[in-house]
Amino acid sequence: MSLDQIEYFVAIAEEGNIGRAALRLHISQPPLSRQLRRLEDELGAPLFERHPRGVTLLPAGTRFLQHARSVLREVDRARRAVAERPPDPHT
Amino acid sequence: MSLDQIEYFVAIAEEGNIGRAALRLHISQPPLSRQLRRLEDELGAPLFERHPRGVTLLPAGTRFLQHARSVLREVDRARRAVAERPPDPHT
DNA sequence: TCAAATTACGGTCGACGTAAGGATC
DNA sequence: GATCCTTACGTCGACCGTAATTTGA
Repeated sequence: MSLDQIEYFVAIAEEGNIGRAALRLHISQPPLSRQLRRLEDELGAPLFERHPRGVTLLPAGTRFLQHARSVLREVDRARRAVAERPPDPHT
Repeated sequence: MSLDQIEYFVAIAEEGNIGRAALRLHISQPPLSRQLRRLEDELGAPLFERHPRGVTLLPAGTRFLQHARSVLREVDRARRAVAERPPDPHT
């Protein structure tokens, strides 16, 4: 699993459509479709149901989504924690 | 930033020594040292102070560490959330 | 001088993009 | 037949490991 895969997954979940998610992520559909497949393979279960006009979350995907968002939020906080100046006890 | 880099960083912080962390991670020192450097470059600040016998966390590193651990914990929960069977309202 | 970290270098594995191929309505 | 997802294929960049170099007590 990679942070990219997690970000890709969230985008697909939010767009409900791999093609639109690819546009938003500035990559093309095939790599995005492949990364989703690899994520599902690694997790051992499908996360979306494929339909003719898009994809919809399966229960496992819905459960995964919550934690996926937490991961991305924590990464963002980690970045900002480094930039942030440590509190000065004298002020 | 990648999950590998985060895992590498935590290992180095816990071992206080890049060589030992490399043993624990089953990789060699050079790639580990390089990944740490890249992480620091991307974050725009050093996370460790280099000493002749190892490394010690700088304040920014200490702040980063907490969020790094949260990220890894959340990834683990994400994995398990997929494996977990959803609650059945009938039981 | 010794232990640890870093840089150099070559090889391999992974990810992307374009193009072609299904599948479903 | 139109739209979306997927497979095929070739290229390029990223990461690793071995070996050599540097740094600091």
